[in-house]
Amino acid sequence: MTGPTTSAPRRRTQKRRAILDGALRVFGRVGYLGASIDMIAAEADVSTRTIYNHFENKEELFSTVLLESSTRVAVTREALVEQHLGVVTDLESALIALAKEWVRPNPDFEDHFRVVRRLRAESDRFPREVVRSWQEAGPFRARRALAARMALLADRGLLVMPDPELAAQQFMALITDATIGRAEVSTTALESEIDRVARAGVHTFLYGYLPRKG
Amino acid sequence: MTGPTTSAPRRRTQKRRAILDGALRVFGRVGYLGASIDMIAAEADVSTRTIYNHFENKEELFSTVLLESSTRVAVTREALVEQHLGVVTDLESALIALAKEWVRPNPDFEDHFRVVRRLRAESDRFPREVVRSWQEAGPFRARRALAARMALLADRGLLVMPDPELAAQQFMALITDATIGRAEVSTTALESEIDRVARAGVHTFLYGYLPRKG
DNA sequence: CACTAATTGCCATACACGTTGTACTTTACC
DNA sequence: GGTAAAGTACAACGTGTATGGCAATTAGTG
Repeated sequence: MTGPTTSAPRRRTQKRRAILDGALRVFGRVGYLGASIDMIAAEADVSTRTIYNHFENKEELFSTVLLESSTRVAVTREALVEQHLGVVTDLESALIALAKEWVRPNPDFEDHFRVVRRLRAESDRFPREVVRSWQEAGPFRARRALAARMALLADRGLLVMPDPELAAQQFMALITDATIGRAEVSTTALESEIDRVARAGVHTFLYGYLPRKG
Repeated sequence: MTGPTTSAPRRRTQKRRAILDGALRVFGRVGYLGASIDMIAAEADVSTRTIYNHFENKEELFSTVLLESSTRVAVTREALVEQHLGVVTDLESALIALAKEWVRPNPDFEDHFRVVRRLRAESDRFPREVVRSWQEAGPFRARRALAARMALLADRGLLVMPDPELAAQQFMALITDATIGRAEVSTTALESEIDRVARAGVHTFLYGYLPRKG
């Protein structure tokens, strides 16, 4: 007895997986417009006709891929936040560690973020509903987790923070935008550069640029 | 005598202007791949054939448009920096004023920034040289101007800043990314939201989130 | 007004892509 | 091993697009 799932058509779900995985890779590589169904079929090692047996059309395929992938990433980020800000002894070190893991290009999510970068840029060309559900499943969810933990740190008096959501946003901006922004291109960032920018970002987040007495 | 430029073919340069302007609008609206020569011709009120009389192909048209527009924007930003950080009495107010003008959606540059957002996302699908020359003419140039002014403020002891280039990058990240990031979409930001985020960004930039004594 | 460069309309080529229909083959399961 | 569900190969349709050629037309300039 291998459970009730085994009695369901096995082949179908396997093919579906292959399609979703292949589609994410192709969308990541060439974008929505640049991706052809033929490319995706080849990448997934599946016939084009099979894709249309599983999905209504290119757009439905895309939104399915995006939603699945976004959720995976958000879950990972939530875990990251818990891991680093759950129990804090040295706040600055904890933030730096979190920052570095946040921006370090995770090979598992490489294609996902390529897709997301394009989506952000083209958000007005996709159906509102697709964009909305991506935001909810992905970035908003991760940001909420970060904001919630920061609010707790503020309650303990470790931070002064009138608007944790905005602070979380600023933290992410200081970390990610500055990493990407330095090169302005999607190059694979060097470990040393990540370290530099993460430390500087956290430092600014905590202390700012005004001279201090003592 | 109206000068030597008048003796040159007038029509040609006028048409060229129309093409460049129309192309920027269309590229801004639908992106590089989404834009067809027919669309651009219609928008510029010009025949498609004329476009090919002025430009080798779609790509050369695009890079010309991009370079011209980027330079226009960078010049404006350099002026902004001079205007607000040239003579500073109240640093925080000056930074807030600069921040607000920096992110306030300038209708003149709306299409430009739509193009740039897409370019950032797709930078690996454009020729390296196009991306490079855009960076140099646009964002790098603006960032350098900002960094230079900040360095001068640091010399005067108003700021503590080991790496002005990085600081400038962080400033821009705190201001722009947080404005956009709040909505995660290219909606037209409300004036009140701009004010909020600009103030908060500058505050973080100057003071950070650590509690202060006194 | 006449001349000439620039513009235009229209046609043509060549390709790529989304999507569908159909007839054939594979494969999980009884 | 047979059966039904799922997958595949192949071709086709319609559309959109970049680009080029050519003859007719326009509009600045002398």
